[in-house]
Amino acid sequence: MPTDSTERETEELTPGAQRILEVASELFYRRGIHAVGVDTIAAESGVTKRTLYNRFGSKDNLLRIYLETKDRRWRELVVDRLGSENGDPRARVLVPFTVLPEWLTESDRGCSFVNAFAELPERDHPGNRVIRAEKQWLRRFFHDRITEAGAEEGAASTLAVQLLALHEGAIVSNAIAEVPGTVRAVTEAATALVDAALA
Amino acid sequence: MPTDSTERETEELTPGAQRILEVASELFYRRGIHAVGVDTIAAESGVTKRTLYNRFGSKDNLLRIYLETKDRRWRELVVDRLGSENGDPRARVLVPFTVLPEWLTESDRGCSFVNAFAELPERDHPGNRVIRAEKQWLRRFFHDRITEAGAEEGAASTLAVQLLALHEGAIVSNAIAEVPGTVRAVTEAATALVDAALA
DNA sequence: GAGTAGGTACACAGATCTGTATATGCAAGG
DNA sequence: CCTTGCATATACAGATCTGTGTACCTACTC
Repeated sequence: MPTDSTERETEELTPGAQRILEVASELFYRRGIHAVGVDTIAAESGVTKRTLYNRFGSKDNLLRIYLETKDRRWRELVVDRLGSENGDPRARVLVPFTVLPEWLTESDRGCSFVNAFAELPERDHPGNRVIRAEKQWLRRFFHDRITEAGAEEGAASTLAVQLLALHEGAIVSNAIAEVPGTVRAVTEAATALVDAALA
Repeated sequence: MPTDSTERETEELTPGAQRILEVASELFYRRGIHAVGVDTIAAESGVTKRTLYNRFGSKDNLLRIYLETKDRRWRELVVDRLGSENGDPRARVLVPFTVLPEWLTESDRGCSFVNAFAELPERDHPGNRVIRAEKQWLRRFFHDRITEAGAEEGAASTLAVQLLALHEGAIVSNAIAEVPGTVRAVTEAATALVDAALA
């Protein structure tokens, strides 16, 4: 069985399936989920619709894999950068902000997860679960790094939520408000909040 | 001609049209724009599809009016609360945050504008314009109140962008991350940033 | 050399979408 | 009284959507 409902890793996908996933990711992100049909995805992948269904089973499943893949890439980027930030504990807290400039080069349409959330109201939809898990992961990332930096529990919880909101807002308002220097300004705010909490 | 493409005010709508607008607002917000058909909107409004088209002309136009109405209500809420906040200039800056608890009682699915933005990629779509104008308005609101509080231009611009991001993030992560106390924590962060900038 | 994996080509079912056409009912205001 | 505004009922056009059925092709592997 090459394709069951719990698709494992991107590397195990056939070349055709990888192209489908790449094209679908771009289209879902740029045009929206419901606005993109499987016919379009198949055509732009240079593949027949039959192949798409043979590889992914359904549009919903393809959507879930799209979100899981994006989630994995985001976590890898953050964790990877964390590895080369062994010095200042405060800099480690701020890694999700310092990676934003490169992350946003290919994400000028806002946050993939927030956008998908707008189109996936049902909490038990697989995609909805992935989205909420992603935000929980980031909040916990902040919380753990803040704790490592020496803050006590209460302060860490509060600061984690504040940084999460600031981070979301940076991506979203960077796309919608289109104010130059948004990322820089928001990163400064995050730095100020961290410094104040760890003072 | 009762219904041209530049519908004036909500008060001028017929009772049927008002019901349609209310139902459409709820459905667009809770289920998404593309996921809701005009048949559903008409049925839930207790109205025929013909009436919907006679009153609003098209789904796109109804969508635009939905966004404009939400925008107007938000601005009115903020400006209204600003009127009863004549004392501390810093409290005036923070009005968009202090109204959040009541605004979010009926908005647990994130920000209407951010959600709609996810489904309206084209910049020249009327709805897209409304959304971007709304964010610009809020940023300018922050900027003007900060300036009134005595900050100089550079600091006001930076702080306005920071508060805008924090504000967006509060609404979005309140809906997705579902962490209790998000609004309170974020408002504290906003207060800290304002205090630091005006020190 | 037979089987299998991956893909093509193409038609089609069945649902749903936006928008329109046509004919009718009813109540208020001139 | 009778036009006009607002709504109803119902059918339909035409497009698009997800998903399937069927038959064929090709290359690699056992």
